[in-house]
Parts: sequence; C-alpha cells; structure tokens
Amino acid sequence: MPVSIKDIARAAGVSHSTVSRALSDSPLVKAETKARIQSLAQEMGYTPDAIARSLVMKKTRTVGVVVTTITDPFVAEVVQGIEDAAHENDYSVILAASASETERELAAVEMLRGKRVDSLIVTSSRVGALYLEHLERIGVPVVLVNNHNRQSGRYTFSISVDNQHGGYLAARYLVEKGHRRIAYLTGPADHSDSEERQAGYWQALDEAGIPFDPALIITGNGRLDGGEQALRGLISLGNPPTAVFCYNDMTAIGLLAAARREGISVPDDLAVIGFDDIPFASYIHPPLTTIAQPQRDMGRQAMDMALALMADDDSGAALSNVLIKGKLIIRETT
Amino acid sequence: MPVSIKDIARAAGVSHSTVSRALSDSPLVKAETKARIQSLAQEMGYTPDAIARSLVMKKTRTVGVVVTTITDPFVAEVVQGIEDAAHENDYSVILAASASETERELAAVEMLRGKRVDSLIVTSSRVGALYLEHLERIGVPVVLVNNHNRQSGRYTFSISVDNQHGGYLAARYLVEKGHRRIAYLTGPADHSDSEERQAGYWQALDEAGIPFDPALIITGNGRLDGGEQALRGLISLGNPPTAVFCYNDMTAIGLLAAARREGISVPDDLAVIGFDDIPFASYIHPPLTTIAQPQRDMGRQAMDMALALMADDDSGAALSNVLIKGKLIIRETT
DNA sequence: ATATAATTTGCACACGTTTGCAAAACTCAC
DNA sequence: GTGAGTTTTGCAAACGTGTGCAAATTATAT
Repeated sequence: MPVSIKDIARAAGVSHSTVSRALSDSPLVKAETKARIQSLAQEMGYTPDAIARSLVMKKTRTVGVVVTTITDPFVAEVVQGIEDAAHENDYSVILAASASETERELAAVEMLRGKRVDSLIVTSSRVGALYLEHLERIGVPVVLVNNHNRQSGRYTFSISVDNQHGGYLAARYLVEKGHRRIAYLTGPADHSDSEERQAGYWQALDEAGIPFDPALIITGNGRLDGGEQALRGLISLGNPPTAVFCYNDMTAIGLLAAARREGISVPDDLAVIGFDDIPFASYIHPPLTTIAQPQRDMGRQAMDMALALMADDDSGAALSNVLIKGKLIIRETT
Repeated sequence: MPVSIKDIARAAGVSHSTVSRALSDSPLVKAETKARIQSLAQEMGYTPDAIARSLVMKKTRTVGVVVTTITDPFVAEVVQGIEDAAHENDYSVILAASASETERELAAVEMLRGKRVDSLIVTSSRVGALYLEHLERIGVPVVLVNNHNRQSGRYTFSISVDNQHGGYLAARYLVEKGHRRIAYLTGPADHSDSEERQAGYWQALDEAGIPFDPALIITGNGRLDGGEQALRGLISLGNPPTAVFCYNDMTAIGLLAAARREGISVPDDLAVIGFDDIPFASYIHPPLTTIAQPQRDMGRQAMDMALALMADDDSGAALSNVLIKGKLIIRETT
C-alpha cells in the first residue's frame, strides 16, 4: 500500500488538507510546516496518487493514441514525436493498436473513453464519417494524423501531409523520367491516405495525357509482405509497367526485395518510388526515392495541437487543420 | 460531462447502488430492473469511469511499458506483442520512452508509479542494481525484457534472449567461415545486452584460440547512424577485420550502407552479422545474417508474465526467469 | 391472516485527492 | 491586556465507483 497524504498528515500531526496544500506549495501554509511536511513526504517515499487527483480535478493529463500498428516505422516515428512532446508537458500516453480492424479500433476508443483521457490522437485510421461521429462521442478533443477531415468540428482537427500533392509529385517525377506505364501499388483498403495518393497519381498521369489503365492499380497492404507479393501481379501483366509508385516505403522495400529475387533490376527495368521517407529508406540498396513526411515533427505538432485544444484559455480557438507538403527525395531507385 | 451512475439512477428512480449492481450484472438485483437499467445506460451513452473504479478497486488494469525508443523496430515488435496480449486481457498500456537517459527513465518510472499501474514492463534499459532498487520501490510486479536479472525478487522477473549464447553463435559461425579478425560493434554504453553479447563473442574467439585485440571493439549506439559511423573506425585500422559482429540489426544495416558507399563488398571484403532479426533484415540487400529473437512473442510472454504476477491466485508463484535461445539465421552477408 | 424466509433495495462509507469556508492561532497596536 | 486584523489550520464536501449491512419488499408456508 503506497503512502497517502493522510499517512503523512498523521506523522506530521496536521490535517490532510494541510499536507495537500504543503505539497502543492500553497502560500496558505506556514513556511516551516511546509518544509517539514515536504521533507517528511520525501522520506516516507510519497508519490501522489494521480488516480485520485484525476477524479477530483477531472483531468487525467493523459492522451490516448490509437494506431494501426506500432510496428510500422512511420507510425513509430509519429508516436515517438507525440511521446516526446507529451513528456515535456507532463502528459502521458496510452497506446492502443487497432490492427486496422474496425472493431478493435472502436474498442480502443471505448477503452480510452473509459480511462478518461483528456484528448485523443488517431493516426491513419480507416476513416469514415460514421467513424468520426464515434470519435466525437467521447467528448474530448480529437486530432487526426494523416486523416484529413473536411468538416472539422469545434474540437477535431487534423494534421496531415498533402497526400494528393505527394502522389502527384511522385507520379509527375516518374513521368518526367520518361515513364508512360506507371503502376500504383495501394495501401490497405479503405484508408483515405491511399486513396488520396492515388488521386494525385491520376492527376499527374492525366496532366501528361497518359490514359488510365485500371490493370496498373495493384492492391497492397502497406506492409513489407504486401509489396513483396505485389510483384507477381506486376510481372504477370501482359504489358508490365516500367515504374511503380508505392503507397509507402514499407511496400516499396518489399517490392524491391522481390524484384531483386526475380532478377529485375532497379531502376533500369523498373523504377520504384515510395512515400514517407522512413529512416530505413536511405539505408537500403538502392537507396529509395520517396516522398518525405516530417514524421516525428508531425507527431510533435499533433501533440501540440492537442495541448492547445485542452488548454483552458482560448489557444485552441486559433487552430486550423494543418496540411504539410511532402518533399520529393530523389535517390537511386528512379 | 459524461453521464454517471447517478444520472442513470435518477432516470431510473433507483439508488446508484442498484445501478452499480445492475451494470455489473449482480444477482442481487431483480431481473427486470436490471434489464431496464442496462438498456437505460445504453441509450444514455454511459461509459463507466475507469478512474473512479480504479480508486476503489485499487487496480487500474493498466501496465506501464518503458522503452528506450519506440523507433527501434525490435522494440516496436516487442511492444506490439505486449499490446496484443494486454488487449486480449482487457488491460491497457501506458508507454514511456527513456531515450536511454537515466534521468528520463527514472522520471518515467515515477510517473507510472503515480498513475498506479498494476505492473511494469521494462525493455532493454540501462540496468544496474541501483536501478532495480528504484524499480522495486514502486511496489508492483516488474518484468524485464532483455535485462536478465540475476537476483530476481519475489516480484521481478525477466524474459530475455540468452545474449551470451547468441553472441557466441554469431562469432563462432564467423570463425567457422574462416575469419580470424572479427570485430564487435557494440550497442549503447552501459546496456547489459551489449556486454553479454560481447562476452559470447569473446568466448567463441577464445575457444578458437584467437587472441583478443581490443582495437576490434568498436563503440556504436544501437542505431542506424551508429553502424554507419563505425565503418570509419574499422577501415582506419592498420589491420582491419574481415568480419563484424554487430550489436543489433540496425547497427548492421547502418554498417552495410556505409560499406557499400566505400566500395567494400559484403560478404567478400567484409562479413557482417547482426542480432534481432527485425522484419527488415530479410528485405535489405544483401539479406542480413543474424541471430533471431522471437520479438513479438517475447512481448506476449512478458505481458503474460505480468498477468500471472498480478493475479490474486498463486499463478505467479510458479514463475521463473525465461531465457530464450536465439537462432542463427544464415543469409547473405556472411 | 400471520409468521417466517427469501429476495430486492438503499444507506452510508470507503478510496485519495482538492478546495471553499469557518474556526483557531497568531500579530500588532493601543 | 484587549481588540482588530492577519495568518494558518481543519472541517466537510466533492469527484464516480463498489460493497457490507440493515431496511424494505415480496414470496412462501402455515
């Protein structure tokens, strides 16, 4: 049983109220008793019970973070950014993974609601108006990472890369390099990220007057194995592409590995471009051309946004959705 | 303001005790009122306040997980394993990163103590008896991942790979391949993991009658850039090694990238072996030879151990430290 | 109809904090 | 030494739950 404020009170011969005040350095308590109580608390090994405090304060100083999987390096970077900013502001982070299953995602949100988190940060979930509604039900500020929300409510904002712009950048670059048959290797189904990147891809093709070939849209899952398996689909095509724009770097790296195994040389036989610029991207071979997102910084910004939203003052009022432009990083797979 | 048990009581015309019992499906309340209350709770959008519940129950159904950085794929896998097992058992996870700074690690533990987590899982921290003492101070079960603890107390257990054995396996394999000058590229200072792996390396060299050359111990940091920078130190050696055993895969991958840039061919000029078998290991080129740990499963096991320790029955009594043998996975960097 | 047993409900307290308000203890001036 | 003012302290209520125990209601047996 941890030592409580009452234990200290008993030891010091004062009321627990006085102890409470002394420990919060209130001017209402005499300097010497304050000192006495504080050192007493110290030696008794007192740690304030955040649970009890939360109950009366109606603040938990905790944010809930829901991710698909922490195993994706992009997500990991974002979460680390969140954790850094949270720690600096004395907040803590409850992590929940959805495994991209709607049911589990909802369960996570419900659990976080029960734990009375002060705010919710959700990264690349399967979106859906239906879902946003559920999010708002919990009644705390919500910030979406890479889930641009059009109709931001009073308390839900988003910070995301401009997916369409990024997709456009990637595809346009491939076009400039002379490619005409360019495939898009998608992320998991129903993720808005993937759809938006695809829209940018279309835009670039369209602009270049390249007709759209539905056979060039290959379904992936955003993971290494997704990219790996996708290669088959590509080479089995009668008229295979000369370049592939991948939903993310993981997918691209999977694709690269499969290509090498099949003796397909990159970038000569097949150009590959990714999305995210995860730390690994520059360490693999050939180093991956990609669209960079400031991942860790996006995490920080998401947390900062949540902090502003949670603030009592009106610092949340000035907020608006943040749309970050990704940067094309040219390396050696294109 | 979320709806409370009292709100429901008022709406149902009963006392809050009855509502409490009805919602926990107690046999003490009449079937029909129970049903009425339950559906009422449903439509009023009630979510039990875990904070209040924790206060009286003295259980938070929460575990604290402290890691160096979630950004390390090995750590991410372990944490995902923990999260999976936690979710299945209706536990939630508070994540805290230490950035390998002792001060921050201690702060994390203190914060988790304040939040009254039911248990603590700590992965690859900087160990130290001094530190373990701090861990025990919090008064909840502690399970260490990859921090073999010799003197396990009643409530602290560890699950880890047999680092020395793994290091031995790696170095012995290099010896078998004919290498005589084998370097060890360490992890961050003061991490016991690294020291133990190094001990295994020594053992293998010793067994092979290879004299120990202190110049062949290069300091890394367990990250990509650490491996990258270490290459300089290696090639500047008058009598450079023909093989390197790296503390972990990240380090190895960093080293590989630098080697390629310097025109050093792997494995011909330099053989490289890693540790962990992170998902990327088989996707890079050349695919990395490494010592595999069942990362995700270790996470699950850690959580299971914590669950047993937290159980009221004596299922924790049968526990002992778990030492897993790593497996040598031969790929193409050796 | 009455006594008794069985079921169902509510009262009150507890968990560890914070805080408004009143009471107590000091301080100072006269 | 008395009074007013100031500082310091403690009482009590509150936050949202769970639960032992007594009270109230209902069912059962005679």
